[in-house]
Amino acid sequence: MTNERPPDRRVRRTKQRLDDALESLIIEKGYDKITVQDLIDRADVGRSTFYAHYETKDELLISWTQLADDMELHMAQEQTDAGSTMPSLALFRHLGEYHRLYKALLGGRGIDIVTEMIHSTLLRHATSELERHPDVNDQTTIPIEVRAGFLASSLLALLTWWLDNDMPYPPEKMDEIYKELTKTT
Amino acid sequence: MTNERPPDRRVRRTKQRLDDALESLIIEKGYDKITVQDLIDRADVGRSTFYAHYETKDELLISWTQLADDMELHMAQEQTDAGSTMPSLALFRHLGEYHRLYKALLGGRGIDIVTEMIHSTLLRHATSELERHPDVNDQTTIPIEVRAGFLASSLLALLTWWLDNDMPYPPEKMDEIYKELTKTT
DNA sequence: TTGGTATAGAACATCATGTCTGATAACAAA
DNA sequence: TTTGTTATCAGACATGATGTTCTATACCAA
Repeated sequence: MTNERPPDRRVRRTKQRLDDALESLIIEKGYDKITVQDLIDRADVGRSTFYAHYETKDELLISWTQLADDMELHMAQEQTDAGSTMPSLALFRHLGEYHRLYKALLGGRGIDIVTEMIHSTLLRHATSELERHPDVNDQTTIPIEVRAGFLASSLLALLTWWLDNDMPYPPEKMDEIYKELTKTT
Repeated sequence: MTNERPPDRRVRRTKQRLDDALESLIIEKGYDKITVQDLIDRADVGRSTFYAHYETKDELLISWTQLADDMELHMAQEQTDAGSTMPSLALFRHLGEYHRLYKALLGGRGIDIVTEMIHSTLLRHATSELERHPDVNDQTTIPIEVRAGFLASSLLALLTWWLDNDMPYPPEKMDEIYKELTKTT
């Protein structure tokens, strides 16, 4: 990962404060209702300071890499563990653990940018898995591109539904459901 | 449908102009970049006139019912025609016919409100179908609620992917793919 | 024809965004 | 510790979009 540490302590402090403010405000009132004013008030940072680092609210969100890294990490883990096509079990567990945050990120009033980021991560994973095991299912006329998109979207839909409905089933059950619906291992 | 015709010709004319302006602007620059100023300029309508009818841009979009009605109509048709669980073929055909509009509504930079509206329509349809034919598949431990959500989300994902990728396959092929992936008839 | 009402046009208040300034304080490096 | 650099602060400011209010006018249904 590109985790360059800014040399100046003040910069690190400012970015950390803004990241924290962003996270708490997302949980509190949802991303789209957050204003730059909210952010700098909560972070206790000057207005010009914010714009010295980011041009928009979105840019702050994108640079908030914790999420993407987290996801990649957990996904890599299960792939190694169980040999599943998709790391569904690990994801249900991980998102369940931080459900307050992820519900605000993915749920009914989620954040497009984040949803797309997670979707593209899942898509990348599914594509490489299908390319690695071309015959995991009986030969089919369905292009890999479409099958990968299906696997990624289905998983994302299940995860979102699960969070929106306050996780009515344990991660293990959701993992089973996902695998049965998509006929994967 | 609730299609109450305003008695005053002027009102009908104003709403029609705003609807047309909205549609053309959505195709042109995407919904979120449209301002109220854009709308009233394009519709050639006074500022106060707009706010006499709608409080926000979203309200105009929601009252623009043509879409939801269209969808319901086409869905009902195929259900009768082929006895499919989901009206996938009719939908691929319909969205393909008006792909410029639907791409702006559903595609990568789509409109949340519209996506949710279509999703909920699909979900309603899937739920009633599964309840009507409880044993359409081998008995499973998966709750109907989850299976319906899966059918709706998968179809929506396929439709969206298809539009985003400029419809690389004909509607018939997409219909086959959908049914094979979801193991439905 | 008449009384009612939708509309135009323009002014106005409000709010969020983004820019810019100069003074101050914190920093890294020597 | 000193020094040159730079991030920060506070505030003023321009801009652009939103939403409200007003009056005169033109259109409408009955």
